[in-house]
Amino acid sequence: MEAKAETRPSRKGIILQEAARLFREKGYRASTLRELARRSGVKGGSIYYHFASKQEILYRIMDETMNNLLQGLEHEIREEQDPVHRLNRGIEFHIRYHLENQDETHVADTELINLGDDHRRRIVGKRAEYERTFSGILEEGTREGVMGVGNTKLASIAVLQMCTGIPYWFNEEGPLSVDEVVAQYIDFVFWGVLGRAGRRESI
Amino acid sequence: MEAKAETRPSRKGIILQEAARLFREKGYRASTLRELARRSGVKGGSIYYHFASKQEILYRIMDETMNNLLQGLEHEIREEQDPVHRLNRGIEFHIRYHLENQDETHVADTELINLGDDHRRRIVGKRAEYERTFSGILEEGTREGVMGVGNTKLASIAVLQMCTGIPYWFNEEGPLSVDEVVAQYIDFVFWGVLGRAGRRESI
DNA sequence: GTCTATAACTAGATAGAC
DNA sequence: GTCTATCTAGTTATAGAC
Repeated sequence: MEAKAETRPSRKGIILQEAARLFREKGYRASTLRELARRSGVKGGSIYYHFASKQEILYRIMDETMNNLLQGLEHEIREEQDPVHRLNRGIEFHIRYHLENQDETHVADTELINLGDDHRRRIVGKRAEYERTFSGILEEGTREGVMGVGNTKLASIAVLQMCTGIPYWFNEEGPLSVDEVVAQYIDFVFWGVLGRAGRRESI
Repeated sequence: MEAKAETRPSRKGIILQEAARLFREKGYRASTLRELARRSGVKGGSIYYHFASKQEILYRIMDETMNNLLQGLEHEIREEQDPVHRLNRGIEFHIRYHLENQDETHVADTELINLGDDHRRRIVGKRAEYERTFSGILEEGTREGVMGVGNTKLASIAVLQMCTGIPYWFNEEGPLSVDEVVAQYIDFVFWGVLGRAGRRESI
């Protein structure tokens, strides 16, 4: 029912998009509905025709983001069998989605604290599910002997945490392209700081 | 002049400590000075005898944290020459400091957005300095050939980001000790998910 | 140094016209 | 579906007594 992230012609969609941008710029609590209304091209009261509360707007942004991540990841790794390739594609998807939807993912990653208990539990559940997909890959790879991870749960959290942080410093006009960032991070995740020296295999 | 983090007998110190805890729990914007006063054992107005504004309290927490990190890191790696050992000790210090000062570091890591321009610039400057120490180590190690990092600036950011995130999921009552977390993360940073299989050297 | 009282303001949310 | 107008509550910060 909801349109894709790219083209949201409806007023409701515009408000969500502007809300993500505003919340990212100032933080949820510091953002006012008056400012959101102004940016969305309506007056303050009109927001409440589309949403029951400010809180609901935040939840919609975060929930849609998590759904996109879960479905996108699943779709991306579905056909791959080899754990190394699955991890490779999973990380690439994660980074690209975060760089292509910076406002929404930033909000989803930082505003958990401002959700009510019920909403927060639902988002946390989806995050846990997303993370389990990655730890499952690391587990499988380690069991098969193509990876060597001591604690797969820890490592999967570490991988996601570092990739999630990319939009914080990435600059479109900077020297690095998205492709290069993806390549560097994947390289680092697989090989660590010691690098390829002395390894017998390559990916 | 300021006492150590552990024992802060002065009222001012108590307020700072409670503020870090409160800001971490609810976020800076959602925290009220009335609540902070209550937790600190004083009435609302009394806060202003010690601090000029709510903003100043936030800045003090973040600035003190950055100073501790900078000095602590410097002290920790001063005597080490080998880049591998320097990185090892640097990461261990970073993780331990974050786990031993969770309230303050969490605030320092998440509330940048709520600082005024001037204050924010100063904190960002110190963060950059801290990060440069790590990228410098990676650069040196790569130049010497004991490490193999493609982009040292990227890798240092990645390392810090994943370690900084540890307090988000770490649980004192959980199955993992601080020592184990440190060991796992250092292992992952050095060797990546592919692990030790096929490597000729060890650290 | 800490208190009480309050000023000055701002935000989320609602009601009802159009 | 959007507007104007407003209610209500809560916030930072200040003033002055003790």
